Amino acid sequence: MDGAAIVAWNLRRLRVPRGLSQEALAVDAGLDRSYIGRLERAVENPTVQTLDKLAATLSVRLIDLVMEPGAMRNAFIPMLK
Amino acid sequence: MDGAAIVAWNLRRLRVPRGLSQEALAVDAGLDRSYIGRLERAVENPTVQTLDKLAATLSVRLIDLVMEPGAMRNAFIPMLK
DNA sequence: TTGTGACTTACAGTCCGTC
DNA sequence: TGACGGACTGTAAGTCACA
Repeated sequence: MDGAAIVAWNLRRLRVPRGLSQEALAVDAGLDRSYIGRLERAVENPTVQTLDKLAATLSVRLIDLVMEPGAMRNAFIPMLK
Repeated sequence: MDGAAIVAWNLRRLRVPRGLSQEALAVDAGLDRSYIGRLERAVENPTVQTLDKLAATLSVRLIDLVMEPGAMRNAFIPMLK
C-alpha cells in the first residue's frame, strides 16, 4: 500500500462521517472538486502542503492522513489506558 | 509548523543517527543530494511519493516522517512499558 | 560534506465539462 | 453526489556547477 492509497483511505475515513461532500471539502480547503475525487481514488500524488490544507480543514493532524489502516490498533487512546 | 518543516525535522532526526550523509541517503533513495539538502532545510514541498521513497530507505513508516517534535512523548516504545 | 542558484522536464492542481 | 476526461498553468522533480 503506497502513500497515495493511504491518503485516499484516510480522506474517505475522515470526510464521510463529517457529512461533507467532496465539493464541500474542496471549497473549505481551497482545492478543486475534481482533484479531491482523484485523491480519494488514489490517482493523484499530493504534496505535503496539500495534505496540510486538508488536515487543517478536517481538524486533524498531518499524521492522521498518513496513518495506515490497522494502525488504529496501536493508537494511543488515554481513556483506554 | 507546516508540513515541510515537520518533514525536514524528521529527516534530520532519522538520517544523522544512522551515520548517513545527505549524499548516501540520496543515492539509496534514488534522489539527488542537493534535493535532500533542500528538503532538510524545508525549502521544498515534497509529494507523498517522495516521502515513500525516503521512508523505505530509512526503514520507517510514512507517519514517522510527518510526526511532530514532541509527539515522541506519546510514542509507543515497548522497552519502556 | 553541505548550501545554493540556474535550469529543464514532469506532473500537481485548476477549470471547464459530461455521464 | 461522485466518477471521469481534456486542456491548461504553476510548481515539484531532477540535474549540474560552484562555493
